[in-house]
Amino acid sequence: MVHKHEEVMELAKRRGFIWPSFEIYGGVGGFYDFGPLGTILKNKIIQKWREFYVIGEGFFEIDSPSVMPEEVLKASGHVDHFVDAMVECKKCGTAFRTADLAREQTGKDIEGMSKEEMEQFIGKNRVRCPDCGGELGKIFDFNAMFRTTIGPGSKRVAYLRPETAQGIFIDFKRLQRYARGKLPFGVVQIGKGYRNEISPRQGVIRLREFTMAEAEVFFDPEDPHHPKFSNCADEKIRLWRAEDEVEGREKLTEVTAEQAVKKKFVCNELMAYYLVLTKKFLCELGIPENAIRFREQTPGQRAHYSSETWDAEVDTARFGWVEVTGLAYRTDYDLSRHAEFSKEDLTIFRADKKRKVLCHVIEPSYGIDRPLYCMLEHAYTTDGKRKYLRLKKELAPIEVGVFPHLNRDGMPEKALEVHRSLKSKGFMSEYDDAGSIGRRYARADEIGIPYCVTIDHQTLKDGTATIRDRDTAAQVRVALAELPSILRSLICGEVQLGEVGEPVKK
RNA sequence: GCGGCCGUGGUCCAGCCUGGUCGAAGACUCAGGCCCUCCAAGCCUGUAACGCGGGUUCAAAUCCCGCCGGCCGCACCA
Repeated sequence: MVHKHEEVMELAKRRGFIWPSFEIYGGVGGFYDFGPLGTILKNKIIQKWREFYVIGEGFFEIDSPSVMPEEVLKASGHVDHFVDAMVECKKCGTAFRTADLAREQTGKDIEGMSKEEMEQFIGKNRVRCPDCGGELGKIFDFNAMFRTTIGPGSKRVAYLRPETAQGIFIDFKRLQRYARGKLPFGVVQIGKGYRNEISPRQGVIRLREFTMAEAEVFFDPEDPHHPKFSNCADEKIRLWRAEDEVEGREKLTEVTAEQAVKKKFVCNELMAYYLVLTKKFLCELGIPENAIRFREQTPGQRAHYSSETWDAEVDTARFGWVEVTGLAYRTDYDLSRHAEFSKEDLTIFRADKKRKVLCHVIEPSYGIDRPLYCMLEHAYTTDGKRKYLRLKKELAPIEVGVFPHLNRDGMPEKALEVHRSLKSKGFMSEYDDAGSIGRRYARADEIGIPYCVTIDHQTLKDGTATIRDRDTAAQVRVALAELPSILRSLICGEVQLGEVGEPVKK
């Protein structure tokens, strides 16, 4: 259903969720703005993520710079591994990854060779353009990191960070002191990451600048246990294992977290725990469980720092299965590299075990923009003429709409009073008196406002008003005095509409 | 980055081939008003567009070139 994506994006643009960036100057691919509603929604996703990782897991949140000096990314391996050696056909001008062409045409792996060596290899082995058979030109680097310099002059090279994680590893010494030696402990960072994609398409799915929320869980490799593992041991997860993918089988294995560890499908208990936590988080965003799976990256797909990676994928109408979270076992790769390059001791002394430990890391790394799109797509519902966003009520950018039934007899005044009072109690409320009442409900539905309160003649007589449910269009009548507490319970799903007041007959 | 197709108000779209009648039409939306006792009703009024930059021509939305952006295919996606 390609249609759905177009409708969702049209709605997102028209109603202020997502816009192409720099539009009046023609736009730049791979960049999108969040409009007023998109920004609220994005912030609510982040807030929900903090509930999981900062409050629930008790992880420490830090905030470090997006601009990183070259040394950091040399140590992390990104300067070397983020560069692709490209080569262009002299005849037809098509560009290819050099190593891919070499592998296809000679079967040999030249990954890691210098540019000169690659050029020699290509000459010797007569690697040609696979499209037109033309001769290949000079090899050039394409670095997927945005490069810049710090201060005047061009000596101090820096890059925009490709992940927020490095900011955490660099601060490890101070962080472990802050954690007072307890293991495992986790540190999170939420912020922008940057990748200079060669050709970004797929809208907000592949961005050059994107928001990520990453957690680095530091643990003793001899003790990879999570204190709350028993809480999730019975939770089921659907795995697409690398050994199946390598053999070309798209076979899902459904197991409990406990079985996944026992059968060694996943590297350890911590990984299993965070797979479950990720599933729970995505469900909280309103993504149906049957549209979530975990795909293990094959050895060739994995990043340079990872020895095991699971991608949480969400099924979408337009893009198929989309990676929204990557869970990587980074081992001690980052800490040992930074220890080596900075010559700092990054081990921890465990007083209870009387030994030094170089921590290993499990990293759940979430994109924020991608799940936001997935949420919109899954929330988008058409029902005859009616179309609405069935967003999780808690996450809807606007929580309540307040309308005067008619624009006379003091109804607008009363409605404004109710609207202001709801705002003063912390509700994201919107007042609307334009057009017919039906049109206003439709406008509210379209942006997923879960409840609409309508002030009518009876309100003026007895102080009651109607609450209308977005998904069913059903209405109940409640006393204005109770409105805030009722709305609060409705929005967080403690009660159903039918339980809070008298149904309104039509 | 390569090739093909494409780019007209907020949205959808007519016009482009065959330059002038385009001072750019229509529908929806939006805003203001009228009307109205609950799900996009009706009426009136209004705002609002040829992606950007060059060129050809007496004359360009229309033809040509470059750029930007989008879609599709290839490549790329640590």
